[in-house]
Amino acid sequence: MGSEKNALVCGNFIEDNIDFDFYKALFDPVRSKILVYIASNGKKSVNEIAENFTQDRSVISRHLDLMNRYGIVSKTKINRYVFYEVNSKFIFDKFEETTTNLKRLMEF
Amino acid sequence: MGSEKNALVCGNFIEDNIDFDFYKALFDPVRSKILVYIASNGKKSVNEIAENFTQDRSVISRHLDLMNRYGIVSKTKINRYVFYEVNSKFIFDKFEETTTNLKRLMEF
DNA sequence: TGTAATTGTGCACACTAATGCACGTATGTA
DNA sequence: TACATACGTGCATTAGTGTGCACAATTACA
Repeated sequence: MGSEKNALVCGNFIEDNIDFDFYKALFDPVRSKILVYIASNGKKSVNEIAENFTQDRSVISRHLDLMNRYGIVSKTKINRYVFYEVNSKFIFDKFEETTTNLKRLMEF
Repeated sequence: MGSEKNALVCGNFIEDNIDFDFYKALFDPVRSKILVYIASNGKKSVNEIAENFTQDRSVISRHLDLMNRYGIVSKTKINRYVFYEVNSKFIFDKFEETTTNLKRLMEF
């Protein structure tokens, strides 16, 4: 019974150290492609991004909004336009942090 | 036009360096929880794992099979039982590899 | 003002994937 | 052999969410 309690604690510990929601938001087929596009082309408006995808502009807008909420991209509104760019540093730091945490978890 | 071609190449390059399918398989709500359970409790049979979830045993079995196909866990059949355990090293290496690749991609 | 352009939102639909049941297969046991 | 246990699979259903259309909101411009 004691081991079960420890297991529960350990389970929570893992969840505290891996941002599952962030990664779930990141590794969606379409969102991944959008991310790759922006990463390759730099800061782009919603229309410019949408033109490179088969999905409707509104769909792309929603995906961008979701990624923005998770810090994957950031938006800048200039006049009528809303530009999105990749938060490369943030994503990189997240991976580095997760990698570090995993290493620590494995050394139990 | 030249920039578009470079963008395409860069896009492919990113996809070559990040195993999107692996991460998509990993960051599913239920599979994440299964993974945390096995990681916390060590090698367990399908039944033992399923007892700790509300989902049917067959559902858990399928999730385990999917994670096995992506190298996230590994299975060992002993008599009637099939034991699953987490490939911690493999997962860690994947994260470390992705982190390294991201760093390289950012230094473009 | 009126019109065009850009983006976000409400809503219904479609599609993917998760789910659970029933059954089949394999192995162990009396 | 007969029965029980453990696991996987076929299949229909359900749940989640991605999708597109229509429209609203905002801004630019004539």
